[in-house]
This record gives sequence, C-alpha cells and structure tokens, in this order.
Amino acid sequence: MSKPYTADIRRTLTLRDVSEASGVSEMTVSRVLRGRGDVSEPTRLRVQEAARKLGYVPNKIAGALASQRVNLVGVIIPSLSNMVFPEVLTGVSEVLDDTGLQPVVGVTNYSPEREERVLYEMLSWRPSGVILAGLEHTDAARAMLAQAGIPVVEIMDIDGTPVDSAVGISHRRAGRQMAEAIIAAGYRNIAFLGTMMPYDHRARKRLEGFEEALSKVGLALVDREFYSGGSALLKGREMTEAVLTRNPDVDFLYYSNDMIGAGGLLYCLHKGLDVPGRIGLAGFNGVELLDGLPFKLATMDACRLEIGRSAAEVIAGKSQNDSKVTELFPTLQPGDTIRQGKA
Amino acid sequence: MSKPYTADIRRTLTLRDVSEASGVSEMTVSRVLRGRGDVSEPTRLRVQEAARKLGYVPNKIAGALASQRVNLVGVIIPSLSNMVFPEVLTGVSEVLDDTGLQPVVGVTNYSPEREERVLYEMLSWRPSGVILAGLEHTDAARAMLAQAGIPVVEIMDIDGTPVDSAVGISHRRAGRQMAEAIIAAGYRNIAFLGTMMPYDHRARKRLEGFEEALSKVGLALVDREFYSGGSALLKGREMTEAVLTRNPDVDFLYYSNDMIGAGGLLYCLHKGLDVPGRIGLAGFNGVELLDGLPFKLATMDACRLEIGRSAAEVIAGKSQNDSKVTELFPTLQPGDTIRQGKA
DNA sequence: TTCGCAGTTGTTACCGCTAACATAGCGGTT
DNA sequence: AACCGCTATGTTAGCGGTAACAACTGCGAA
Repeated sequence: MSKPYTADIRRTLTLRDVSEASGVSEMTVSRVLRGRGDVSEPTRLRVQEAARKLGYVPNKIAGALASQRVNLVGVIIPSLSNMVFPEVLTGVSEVLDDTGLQPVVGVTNYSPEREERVLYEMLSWRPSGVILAGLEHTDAARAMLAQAGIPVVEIMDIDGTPVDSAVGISHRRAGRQMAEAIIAAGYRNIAFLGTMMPYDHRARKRLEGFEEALSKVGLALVDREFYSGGSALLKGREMTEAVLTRNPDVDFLYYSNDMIGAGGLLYCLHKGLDVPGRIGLAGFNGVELLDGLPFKLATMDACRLEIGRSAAEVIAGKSQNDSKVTELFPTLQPGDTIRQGKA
Repeated sequence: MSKPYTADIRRTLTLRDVSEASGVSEMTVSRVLRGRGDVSEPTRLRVQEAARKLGYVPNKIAGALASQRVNLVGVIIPSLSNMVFPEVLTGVSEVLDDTGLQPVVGVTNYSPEREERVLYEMLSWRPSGVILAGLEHTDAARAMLAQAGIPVVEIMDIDGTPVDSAVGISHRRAGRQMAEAIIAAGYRNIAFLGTMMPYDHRARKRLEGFEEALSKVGLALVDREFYSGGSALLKGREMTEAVLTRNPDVDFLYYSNDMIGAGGLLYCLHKGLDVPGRIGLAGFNGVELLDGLPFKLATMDACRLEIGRSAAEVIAGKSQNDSKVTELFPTLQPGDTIRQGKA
C-alpha cells in the first residue's frame, strides 16, 4: 500500500508561513484570520491573500489550547438509526449554526458503559457544553459531567433529576395521556407491544404511565409483547400477529414506537380487520416518514426538533428560560386508528 | 440565567494535580495514563488511583498538540435522515472501534458550499484521515484535501477520479443493470421517479446509466417525475399517481430510492393494480426498514455497511487492497415487483 | 513644543501535554 | 573497583497558536 502522507515533503503550514509570506508578524496574521478588528485594511487584504494562496488551514488544536476556548458541543445520543435523533440533531444544528459552535456527535447504542466511554472521550476535548439523551447515566458519567464545569443539558426526558439542566417531555405523562384517550374511546382489551431494550428508559416510563392510567379505571394490560433487533416494520407485523393469535379479543394495540405500529397497522389492514372500529392502534413519535401510509397511525409527537433547538439554546446561553428544567408538551394526534365517538 | 460554570472555584485539573497527588513527575503520570510501558506496577497503581479519585480527564487538545497525533477521523456525509448514511457510519465505527480512532461526523445537506465549510472546520482539527461521500467537490475542497497530507477516502461512488482513494459502487452500472433486468422482463413503457436534488450525483448517474441501457435497445423513458422535500413515502404515492394519470399505459416505475418506491408500491396496491403483472416497480438501496411491507420492492443494495468498513480500513491502514479504488458490486434483488418470466 | 491618544503592529509568556534525551539505581561481570 | 546494561523516572524544550501588554505611528490639543 502506498503511503504518500508521511513522505510528504512540505511541512504542514503554520502561522509563521503565512506571516513570512505576507511580511507581518504571526500575531497580526492570527488577528486577521480570526476577524479581530484593529488590523488595517491593506494588511488584512495582504494576509488574506497570502493565506488563501498557501492554502493555509488554521490549527484549532493549538488555538484552543492557547485560548482555552473550544467551539465544540458534544451531543451524545443512543442511536442514529432511529430517525428521532437525527431530527434532534437538526434542531441542535439550526441553533448552533449562528453561534460559532459546532456539534460533535457520539453514539452509545443504548449502552451505559459505552455512553461513559463516549463522554470521557468527548470531555477530553474540553467542549463548551454537552447535550446528552436521558437522565440515567453511570455514577462515573454523572461525576464527570458535574466536574466538567460546562453546561450540560439532558434531553428527551424530564422524569427525573438532571445533573445540570434538562429539556424534554414527560414520558410518563405521555403514556398516561394516551391511555386516557384510548379508554375514553371505549377500548377495553388493551395490549402493549414494544422494544426489549432494558436501557430505553423513556419507553419504559411511557409504559409505566400507561399502565398507571389503566389501573386507575380498573383496567390492566391484556397482553404484552417485546422484541429486539430487526426491521421494525416487520417486527411490528410479527408481534401483532402473535398478540392477535394469542388474544383474538384484544381491541387496542399500543406500540412503543411508530415504526412497529406501522407494521402492525399494515398487518391489520391486510387481514381486513376494521380499523379503528374493531381494533385501534397507537404508536409514539410522530415520524413524518410514515405520512404516505394509507391510514394515519395515532401517535404523539415527541417534540424532537424543539428539544434539539431548546437544548442548543441553553448551551449557547440564549435560553430565555430561567428554570433548569424545560418541559415540552406533546400533542396527541388521533390519526385514523382510534375511533372518535365512544363505542 | 445562572452561570455557575465560569464561577467555578477549582481550576480544571491537569497532569500536575495528579502528579502532586501521587508523588511522581507529570511525565510518569502521562505514561501511566497512556498505557506506555516502563512504569513499575506500584507506581502505576498509585497514579491510577490518584487520577480516578480526582476525576481527572486528560486534555487531548494539549496531548494532540504535543504529540502531533490526533485520533480523529472526519466523516462527511450529505444527510442523516436518509438511513443509508447512518448505516455507512455503523460500518465505519465497527472497524475504527478497535484502532483507537474516532469518527467525527459532519453533515452537508447536499450542499457543496456547506461541504467545503465542514471540511475546513474538520481539517482545522488535524484529523488522521477523512472519509467523505461522493467524488464531486468544490475546487477549494479538493485543494484542501490534497494539501492535508492525510489519507482521504471518497465513498459511495467510483464513477470519477478520486483525490486519493475511493470505495463504492458504480451507480452508472447499477442503473444500467436495473434497466437490463427490466427490459429482460418484458416491460417497455418505463418511467423514472426521483429526487430533484441537483447535487445528488449518484442518483443522477444511476439515471444516466439507466437511460443508456434503455437507448441501447431503442427505448426511451416514457415519463419522468421529480420531487424535493417532504415525506418520501407520501411523495412516492403522489408522484406515482401523477405519472399514472398522465400516462396510464406506463408499465414500469423506476424510483431513485426505496422510500418513494415503497410509497408508489402502496399506491399501486391500493388501486388494485396487478403488480408485477400489469405494472412493475423498482427502487434503490435495499433498506431493511421496509422489510415489513406486504410486497418486497425490487431494489439493489448499495453495499452501505461494506463501504463504511472498507473506507475505515483504508484510513486505519488495514486495507489489504493495494489499489486506490475499491469497487463493490451490488446485487439486484428482484423482490415481488418485477415479473419473472418474460411477458 | 509637548503631550495624550487612538489605531496598528510586535513581543513575550504561556496553554497542558509529550518526544527525546538525561539520569539514577542496581545487580552482575571482569 | 570500575564498568556494563538494564529499567524506572525525571528534565528540557517545544507543539502552534493566543492573551496581555508593550511599542510605535501620526495627529490634534494644550
């Protein structure tokens, strides 16, 4: 294998090269390149021209060390294949874009140990702030966050105590709300279908809230089914089949996310079941992705974009919110899969 | 808003703190924390204990500056909401995980200017390598890459000349292959439905290859329809309706990606059209996401995971491949939407 | 003339860490 | 005893920038 990189003749460019090429001191070059004022127009142009011609790219490592300033914001999320986190990232980027801050993404795959490692790695770059999903972390991770001396925003969830500040929704409340809507619509034989991930605390909290609301009116889940891995759409289909075979009289299916819910919906439609008359369905998230489905699945949006935006605002110090916890309120979208009048 | 961060009393910890706490020189602490040998067992333990107790997190900025070594690899991709790039990232991570290298992701939104900015930003952190999607970049971006003196891998596409090395598939060939399969199956009135993104060069190349193969047998596209933005599933449905209304005799729909293809498929099924007898469909990518659909859409997988892996191997210097261009070969998955025997 | 002052440019001393080399300690040879 | 070679640890000099301050310029005011 050829390795031209180390053999490269020319050293890497430094301020000194630009300085020599333009006949001013390194300091002046530095000032020009950072857009600090107090540099005369002709000098500025000469320096810019020289930098451009040489193809100089500043060394932020040196810059950060000297200035004790790093324009990075760590964003730690469980997964990228979920569609919800990319959307959060979009919100974060939108806000950070005009602050000079840059998000750096780390992925944990829902593993607390991996989260700890990713966090350690990130903090070792001394970012200006950290945004991370969830309120549940290892003790070591919490300690690092507390020690770091930078703003920390825990996102998605507010049912718990943040290290510093939090932006999110109450998943417990979301589960409760959905249960109430389902009960109000007259469904009684309700099943839950969800992920098996022990570390998806938010799904767990939704289920807890859901069951709490059921028990308040003397109901309990008729069945529950869990999965892990694989294509969500397919799994939703399979799980739904399993539940309906086991319990043919189930009249509502509550899914832990929209993708498996969509799989279940396709299955029900395929089987010719009367949706939402004979059976109702609901998911969670409000993924735009599914807008093309023949039926709209009942869901609750998780305020993903807004969470990203708010979190970034807190980091950027733009937040007008004084409180350490920002609660957002998802709206229930009944779609076409919860019947409207009481049965 | 409260800002406890700057007001924090304790300075940030440095090697010196650990050094004092453990009674050895900073250099020895540095050696212990980096796992360099030549440190006696008792010293090592003492230092580790001190570091742990203080909650010391090394400063990689200083470390990188001193050692001229940065364990970061820039990965620049057009989008995260596409599901194909997260999968590439998975492949990259898998390989980098046991090399001590860390991917850092940048997103361009298919904008060359943004790509240039993101690249500049990344190079200013002096990464050990760069992986970026596509072979088309601004002149400035190419110049930076060439100057950087680090391995550069352009991924996804190999129809062109890479700055350094490339790993991907030939989208032109992929388009051609699909056209040949469609022609062989006896379809003749073929329409194309795709994205309007002027900078999605890979979709463009697939279409070019596709049309080339059509014209080779004296055929031409009967219709074409483009979209941008919105829910892919929904757009697929709408575009398909538009095409079939305009040209009721179209007997094959070639989509630039699986999501809009799935939308189209759902539309056709909903309309009760005979698929694949009366009309055939095909997409591109092989997204596992769609596995739960009632019909399997014909597609070609883009070797996403493998592309990520190979690219990372090149960066890590693990590639056994001597050549600068690694071509992967997608396989055509006929699914249920191309009829098998010739009509 | 002398001074002050704003605007511009240069000088110096680090930032926190590591490469490279220096040194100390120690048992074994000759 | 002098010397060797080894390992474990310390010392020194930066890495490439920037903060803070110093210095120089020209010009109007006193």
